[in-house]
Amino acid sequence: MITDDLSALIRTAVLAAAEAGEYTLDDSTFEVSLETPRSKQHGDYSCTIALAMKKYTGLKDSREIAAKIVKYIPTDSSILLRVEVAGPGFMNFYLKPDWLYTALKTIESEDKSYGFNTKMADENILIEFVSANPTGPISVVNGRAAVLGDVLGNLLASQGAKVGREFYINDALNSLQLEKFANTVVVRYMQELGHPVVMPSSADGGLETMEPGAAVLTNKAELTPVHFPKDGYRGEYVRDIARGIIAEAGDKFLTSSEEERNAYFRQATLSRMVAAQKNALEAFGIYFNTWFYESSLYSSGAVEKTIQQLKSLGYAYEHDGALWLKSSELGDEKDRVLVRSNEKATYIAADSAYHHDKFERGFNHLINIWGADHHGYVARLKAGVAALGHDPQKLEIILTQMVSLVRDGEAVIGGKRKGNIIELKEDLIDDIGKDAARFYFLLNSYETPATVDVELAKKQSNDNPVYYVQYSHARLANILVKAANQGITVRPAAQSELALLTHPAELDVLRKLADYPDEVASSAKDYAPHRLTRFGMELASLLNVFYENCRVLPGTDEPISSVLTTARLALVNGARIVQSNLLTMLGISAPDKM
RNA sequence: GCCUUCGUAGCUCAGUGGAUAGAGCAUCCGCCUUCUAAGCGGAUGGCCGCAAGUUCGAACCUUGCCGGAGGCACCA
Repeated sequence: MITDDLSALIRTAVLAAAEAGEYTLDDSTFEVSLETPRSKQHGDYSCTIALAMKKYTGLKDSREIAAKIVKYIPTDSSILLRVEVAGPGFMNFYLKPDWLYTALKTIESEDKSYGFNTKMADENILIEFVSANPTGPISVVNGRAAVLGDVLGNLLASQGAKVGREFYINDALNSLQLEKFANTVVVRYMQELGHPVVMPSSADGGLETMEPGAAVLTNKAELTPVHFPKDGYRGEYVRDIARGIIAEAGDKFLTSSEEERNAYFRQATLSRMVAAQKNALEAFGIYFNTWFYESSLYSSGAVEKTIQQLKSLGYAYEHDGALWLKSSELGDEKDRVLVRSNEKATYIAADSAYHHDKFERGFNHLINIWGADHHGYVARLKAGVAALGHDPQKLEIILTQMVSLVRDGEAVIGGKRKGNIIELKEDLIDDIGKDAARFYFLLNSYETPATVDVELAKKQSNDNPVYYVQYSHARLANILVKAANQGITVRPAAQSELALLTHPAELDVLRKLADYPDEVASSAKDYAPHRLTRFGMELASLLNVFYENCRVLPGTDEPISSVLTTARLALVNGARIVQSNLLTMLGISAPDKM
C-alpha cells in the first residue's frame, strides 16, 4: 500500500538525517504517522513527525527539523513528485499521479475482494447482538444494535477474522415473564374463540374494562369472561400469536386440562415469538449463525457445573443463605449473588456459564452489543469470566447509547407490557425498505443517543442519503450499459491510457478509491461502521462531480477521443467496483438502475 | 450520593491531538436539447455547554462546574 511505502521513505530519511549529524535522536522507536490533509492544497499525504520530534532532538524550531528531514528524502523516488514544509513544520507530500493509476489497476484485479485483507486472520470472533427477550417483537430500538452488529461482523470478516453471529434467547430464568406472556396469549386465544375479556385497571388510573369476545361462535350462549393478566402484554402481536395457534391447533385447548394447555402454550408462544423475531431480522438482512437458548445451559448442566467450578476455584462463598461471587476481587465494585437463598441461580451464574461456553467453542474474542442501560452489568460479567480463567479483555462489551422513540413528535413511553411498541419490520422496513432503514441506523455513531421518529423517517425517506449513494452507483452502471450498447468495449485499465485522467474531478475520485482499503480497515479497528457510510456519501459526491464535468461516452456536441473514453471507462468501472463493495459491506443493495 | 455517557450551524449529526471545524435537511439564488436533475454550482448560518490545566498545537486528553440521558437488586 502506498502509505506503507511512504512511511518507510520518511523513516529512512529521519534516521539518515540523524546519522549525518543534522540532529541527535534520543529515541529511535518513533512512529511515522501519515494523514490525509483536509485540504488537498496540502498534498496527498501529510506527516507531522517533525512537530513530534521536538522532544527527541533538542531542536526548537520544528520547521527546521522538517527541512532537515526533507533533505534526506530521495528526489528521484518513483512515487514522489515533491515535498513541502508548511505551517509549523508539516511535511506535505505530493505524489506522482502514477500511484493513482496503479491503484485503479489494483481495484480492477482484486474486484470484489478490494478492501479485504488478512490482518486479523488469527481472530475467531463471536458477536452476540440483539438478543431481545422472547416476549415481544423486534422493535425499532433493536434495529440499531442489529445493523451495527451485522455490519461490524462484515467489517471484521473483511480483515480476515472468522466471525460468528449469535442471538441469545433468554428463555429460562426469566420464567415469570415467559409464564405471564404465555398466560396472556391464552387469554387472547380464548377471546378469539368467543370469550369476553376483562381488562384490569391500569397503573395510570384507568378503570377495569370489558372487551367482547370475537363473534366466531354466534350460536352459542354468552361464554364466561376471562381475566387478562395484570401487567400482561397488551400488544397486537399477542393476538397474532393466538390466531396462529388457532390455525394450527384449533380450539382444543378450550376443553383440555389446564396443565396440558399451559405446557403447550409455554412452548408454542416461545417458538412462535422467536420465529417472528427471526423473520423480522431477516427482512432487515440479518442472519444469525446460532440462536442460543439460555435454557440449554440448564438442561446440559452447564450452569450447575460453572457454579461448582467457581466454588472449587475459591471465587464463591456462602453468606446469608445465598452463594456469592467474589466479583469485588475481579474489578467489580461489590460481590454479587450467584445462587439466591431460594436456591435459584441468578442471571450472572447463567451468563458466566454462557460466556465460558463461548470460549469453549473456540472463539478467542467475544463481542457483545448491549444497550447503555446494561452498563452496570459489564464489570460483573467480566468478573465472572475472569473467575473462570478467561482473559476479561477478550470479552468486549459495546454499549450503544439509548434509542428513544417518538411518533409524530410525541415520545412513546412504555414498552412490551403497555403494548405501544414500534415494530422494526411492520412500522419501518415495510414502509421504507431494508436499504433505507439500514442506512438510517448506519449514519451515526452508536455512541450518540438517537431519537427515532418513525413517521418522520417515513416522510423523509425520499431524502435518505442512501439513494444518493445508490444513485451514483446506478449512473456508473448506466454508462457501462450505454457503452456496451454503442459497441464500446471496456478495456482492462492496464491497456488504457490512464495518464489521460488529469481532470481534478477524476483525480479526486481516484484518490478516494485508493483510500478505500484504509477506510475499511480503520472502520473495522475502531468498530465504527458509520465511517464507511460517510465515506460512501463522500465518494458519491465526488462521482457526481465527475459525472457533471467529465463526459465518458461520445456526445453530439462534445467530441471525445476514443482513448479518453477508454481511460474514463476504466475509471468508471473501478469506481463502480468500490461503490458496490462498500454497499455490500453495509448490507445494502447496489442497484444498476433507479 | 456514586458510576457511565452525551452536549459542535435553526434541525439531525460527522470530525482518527494537527493547518481556514464539515455534511445532510431547512431557507434563499442559479443550472436539464448530449452518458439518469434521486443531480450540479452558489449564498446564509458556529463563544465546538462553561472554566482551568497538559501540549509546539485541544472540539478531541485531564480536572471541576452546568445541562440532558441511563445505571446503581437474592429482576432480567
